[in-house]
Amino acid sequence: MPKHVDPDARRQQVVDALFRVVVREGLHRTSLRGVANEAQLNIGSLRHYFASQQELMRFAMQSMIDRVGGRLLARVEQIGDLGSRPRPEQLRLAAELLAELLPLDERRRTEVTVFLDFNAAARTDPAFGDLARKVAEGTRWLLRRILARLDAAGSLRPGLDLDIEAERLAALVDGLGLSGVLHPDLLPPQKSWDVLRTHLEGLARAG
Amino acid sequence: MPKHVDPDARRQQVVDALFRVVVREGLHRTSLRGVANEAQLNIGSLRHYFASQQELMRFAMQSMIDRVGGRLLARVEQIGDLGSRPRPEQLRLAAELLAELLPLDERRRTEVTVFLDFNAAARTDPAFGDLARKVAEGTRWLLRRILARLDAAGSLRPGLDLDIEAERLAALVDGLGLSGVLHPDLLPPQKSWDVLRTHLEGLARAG
DNA sequence: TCCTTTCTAGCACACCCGTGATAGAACGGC
DNA sequence: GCCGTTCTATCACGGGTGTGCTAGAAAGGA
Repeated sequence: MPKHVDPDARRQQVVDALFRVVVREGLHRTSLRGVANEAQLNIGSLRHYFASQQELMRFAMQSMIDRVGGRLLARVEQIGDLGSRPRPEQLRLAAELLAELLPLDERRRTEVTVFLDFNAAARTDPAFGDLARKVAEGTRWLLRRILARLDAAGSLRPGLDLDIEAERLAALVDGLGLSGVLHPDLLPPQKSWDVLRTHLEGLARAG
Repeated sequence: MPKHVDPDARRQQVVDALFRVVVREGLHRTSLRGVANEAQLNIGSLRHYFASQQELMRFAMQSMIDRVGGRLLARVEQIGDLGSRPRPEQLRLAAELLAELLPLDERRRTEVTVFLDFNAAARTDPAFGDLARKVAEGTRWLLRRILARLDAAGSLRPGLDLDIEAERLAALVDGLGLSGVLHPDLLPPQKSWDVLRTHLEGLARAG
């Protein structure tokens, strides 16, 4: 039983409000006042839970990382042993996992949008540098792991350089996310999905 | 003979200063005062050449588009008839053309960096919306054209969906640009180049 | 009940921003 | 010489920002 409000719930409420503002107006014009307003809180209240703007921003990005990362890990668990499945299902599962990083529905669109803005900011704002780096490393680790599993199951074309292929896959996913967010009319979700499937099938052993 | 200064040269000088500030500090904290300072101009002088901030920003982005677009077109001209060359050279030329969009050296790094920031801003700032859209369409047009030429020369694997492949190539180039700018240590120029070559060779007819 | 902690609300300050307005300098044509 | 145009320089205003600070309300344990 919380005393009055659950501080963690409040923080999440604020973070959700921040995400809405970032999606609507962009990170560069997301102010404390704007977030407080969106969360229907007074700026004074907001500042009771986040000592500074930087703390709020870092907490928000970490929160986003946890959400997406948790979903990815859950899917990895759910898949379990890849080798015991028929190859088409292996590819489908891999594609669905990677599609978690594409703006295919409203939830993922929000996540990718926020994520891109934060990453872009991280280039010049040292407050986000470490987080952005860990995300980039984590993504590559995940991709390498997926490719290694598929390869161990004998589902990949022989002769592939898995290091290069992981980077190629990372670039593809990043690029699809970028275009899907910036130009949804040029790259609708279905097409983005088709491109991903085409790419994976190109990696798979012929047959 | 200019009366005193060449207005066009002044504008270019200002735009170059703006690019340096954007690369160094990010677009979101690129102010008129900052640009004027970088260009060693008084803000009043700067405003004599650009009536408003928006005009400066749009001019700068258009200027960047012209530069990169001009280089791309020049390369297309230079290549000429693709079909008359041996297939390995076709692939090399195509790769070199696409590499114009990757941050492989200081010049291209600046261009890609600025370009990403402007594009990200275009998502929420309607002042850049039309420019970003034309760039996205232009890029896809160029990629489709390259693929079509390679295909007409009989250099591509049969059975490819060129529409999907153009989008896949666009995503790859965008993704490589993004990572190359944000995480140059994880994706150094050489690796980025290798990924691009690998991708193109994957499209090429076996042999 | 009283007291402490938690929470909400708001003011005030210094800072930076884009921009309107103005005035003086530098220059070219006559 | 003079004049008009071009260019440079500066001030002032209104608006938005993050943040330090304070005061009061709300809540729960003694």
